[in-house]
Amino acid sequence: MSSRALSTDPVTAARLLLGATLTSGGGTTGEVTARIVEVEAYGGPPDGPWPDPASHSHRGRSTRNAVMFGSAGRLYTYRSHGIHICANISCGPGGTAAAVLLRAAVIERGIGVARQRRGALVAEPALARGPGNLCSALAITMDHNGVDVFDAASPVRVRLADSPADPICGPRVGVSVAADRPWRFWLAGHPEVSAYRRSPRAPLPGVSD
DNA sequence: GGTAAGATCAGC
DNA sequence: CTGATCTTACCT
Repeated sequence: MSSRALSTDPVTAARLLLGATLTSGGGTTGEVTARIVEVEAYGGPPDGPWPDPASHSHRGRSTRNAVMFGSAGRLYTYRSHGIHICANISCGPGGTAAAVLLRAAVIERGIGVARQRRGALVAEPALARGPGNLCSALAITMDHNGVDVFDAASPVRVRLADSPADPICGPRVGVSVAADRPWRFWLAGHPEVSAYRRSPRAPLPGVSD
């Protein structure tokens, strides 16, 4: 029951998910396993324990973000800019909104399958760099929204690392509010980690949320 | 029922 | 720096 470990605040959950392995597919579909090396924490509504104006759940529960309000250890997928799919792992106790966005991973098994999905020209460290690319390489789709990643029968599965990671933290990428909050975490020395680019819509640095 | 905006990526 | 392209949320 590793999901119990994620039944905590999103920052703690983010550190637990760093270094964890993510596996998708198996059987007839190509299986790909990747080690998570970059994540971002997202909180919830203003009246909850982790207010976060940058979170999809900040304005309360909706059809799209319902998984964030559910129990920990479920996959929350959403479509970004009409084209890309991004994947989060829900955390916090049931009824409380929080999740961890998966931003980058090192492909450890199934590189051939991943490259087939991403294109032959893509460099190896870039196969699962960026949340949209990560989902593309692992063939994570909107059909996977809500699946239990700690269920061995799920199409997408997570196995937490034995020892907790010692991550570096910094501001989240691409968010237009609370842009200075250091809720992005990554493991040092990985070329898979995406470069930081502040959202063009974010206010100048130093403006608090 | 219409529309604006978005936790992105690839290609000029 | 821009275009692609679609879902959601929040109006009227």
